[in-house]
Parts: sequence; structure tokens; C-alpha cells
Amino acid sequence: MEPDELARSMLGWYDRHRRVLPWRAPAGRTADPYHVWLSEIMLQQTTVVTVGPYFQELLRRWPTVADLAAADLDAVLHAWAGLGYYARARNLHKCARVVADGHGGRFPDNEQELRQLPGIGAYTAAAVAAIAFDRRATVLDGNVERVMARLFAVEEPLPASKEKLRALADTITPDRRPGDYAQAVMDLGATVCTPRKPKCPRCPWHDGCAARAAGIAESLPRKTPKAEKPTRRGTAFWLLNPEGAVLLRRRPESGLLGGMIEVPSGDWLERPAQSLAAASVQAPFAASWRLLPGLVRHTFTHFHLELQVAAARLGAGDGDGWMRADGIWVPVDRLSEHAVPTVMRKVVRHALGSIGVPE
DNA sequence: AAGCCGTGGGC
DNA sequence: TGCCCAAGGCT
Repeated sequence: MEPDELARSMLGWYDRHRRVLPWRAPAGRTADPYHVWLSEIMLQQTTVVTVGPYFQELLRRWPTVADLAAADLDAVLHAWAGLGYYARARNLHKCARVVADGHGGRFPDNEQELRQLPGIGAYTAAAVAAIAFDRRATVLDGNVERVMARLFAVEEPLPASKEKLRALADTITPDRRPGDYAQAVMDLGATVCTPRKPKCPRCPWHDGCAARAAGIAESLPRKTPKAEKPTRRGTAFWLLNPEGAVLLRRRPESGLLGGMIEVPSGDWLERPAQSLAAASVQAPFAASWRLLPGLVRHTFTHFHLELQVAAARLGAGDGDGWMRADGIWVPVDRLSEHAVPTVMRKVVRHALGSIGVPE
């Protein structure tokens, strides 16, 4: 099939199966660039279903890019807590400030300038240019990679084949309705040309698909195997003061869970401390630590984590030295007011489940 | 340029 | 249960 015929059949399929999404404009209109940008950042490596409520909440709190630029970073991280990849939230805030302060509150309307903004890479620049400004731009996300690998039966594995897939995708991107086309291919990948059990009979490109013809659609795209995840272990320290508040602290600005709030913990190593006494060297405060039964397990992108939880409660006889402990004291019923990532919510749940909620 | 960076759902 | 996957970007 010719490129223009492929694009035409894809747009026809889109017109018949268009999905209603919170950030998507009504048919025939282009969406607000702020909405498109916000949704695209949130959708990076994250499913539509997960993003939905977070998108609505952020848009409610910060209706315009100027509102977001004026927000405190802590408030943005709090609103983002649970979504993961927290560098996205930090870059989101940074980008809002650049757009508000340096671009008069308007997003650039072309890929090249969008690409310069924090948190906007090749994919997002193309997506915003196409969807918000209807510029011809070739979006290449996981969906498009899969659709192209199948349409052209590319057997070379990812990520080595990525630029080849991008070139193939570019040959089909139309000059007319490029924004709808971009969303169409991604929708197709999400609902029809799925990783497992693709619904080939429902595909507008059924007749032109080389992988389907060869009977290898479900096996594409091939991927080079990734390294095995190691397991790291550590100790989290759950410390209650005489007033029933828990000691938390803010993590460093960059790196894992950057800028987020944590239950203080020692290093996470593949060879952990052998005893509670040894682990307690890294405790945030000298106290009578006792080990809670069980472990908190969590898996990050590149390692498994097993945390044991040591707990202590300070009483009137412990003096007031705790007031100068490094961190913040938060009443346990007000934890939800802070930017606590999921792994640390698991630690909180584990501690509260083991020792109960104090008065 | 390959490793780092979360989380939840599906099977 | 363990693994795969999701509208990737940064360094």
C-alpha cells in the first residue's frame, strides 16, 4: 500500500473509533497546548487509566501554565506522588516557569523549540507539535514502534532498530491532519495492534501488514533481553515522638525518588548490615530500636528492594533532643499532606499495621 | 550510550 | 508469582 493510502485508511479508522480522553479536543478542533503538554508528560511510560485522575486534579489546581509556574515545587510533587518517575514533576514545574517567563505564557508551536524545554524529548516535542498545533511531526513511542515493526516486518530487535522504525514511520506521516494521525496510530497500538493477541481482523492496515502476512505479528517487535534486576536491602527507621508524630525527611533533589518525602533509611545495598545494631549506625536518632516482623518489598525499574523496619517511640523521659533531629515531624494522620512515594507508603502501612496508630 | 528513573495492571 | 508493558527523558 502507498503511504498516502495508509494514512487515509488510518484517519478513517480514527474517525470511526475516536476515544474520548480528558485532554483530547472535540473532533475537528485542536486541543489547548497546555492540556496536551501536561497530558503528554504524565503519559510518559504511564497508562491512560492511571493518568486520568491525576490529570484532572492537576488541571483543577493549576488551570493555566502560569498558575503551574507560580506553584511551589513541593505542591507539584505532592500532586504527583504515586505516579512515579518524579523527575517528570520537577521538569514539569521547571518547564512551566520557562514557558511562563520566557515565552510569554505560550508554548512554542514547532518541534525544534519544544525540544529545548525541560522534560520534552523527541517524542513529546513531536506529539505536542502535531496534536496541539497540527504540525507535521512523526511521533515515535512504544505503540508506533510496535505498529511499524509489524507493518514492515522489521525483525531486527529494539532498541537497535529504533531509527529504522522512525524513518519508516516518517514515510507515512501525512501533511494533512498530522495531529489526528499521530493519535490514531497510538490509539491503534493501544487497542488493536497490542503487544499480545493483536486484533488483526479489526486493523485498518490488515491488508498491508507484512508481519501479519508472515504470521509473525505477535512476535514483533523483538527486543534485546535486559539485565536481571538485583535485590537491594536496607532498614527504615520509624520513629515516633512523645506527641505521636513520625520523623520523615526530604530526599536529595536528584536521583531515586528525588525531592520526595521518605521514612529515614540507611543505604540500600546488595549486602546489607547483618544485625540491627550494625544497621542502627545509620539511624536518624539514637533510640531503643526494635525490629518489626516482616519485610516491605517493592520493585523499581532496575532493582528489587527489601526493607526491614526498625521502630522506636520516644517518651517523656527521653528529653527534648528529638526536636533537633534531622527531618520533619509529621502527625501520622497528616501523612497524606506530603509527597510520599508509594514505596514509603508501604513502609508507613507496615509500621502502622505492626504497632498500631498512637493516640 | 547504556544505565538510571516508579508504579500498577494484566496474564 | 514473576514478568511484561505503558503516549520516554536525562546524563
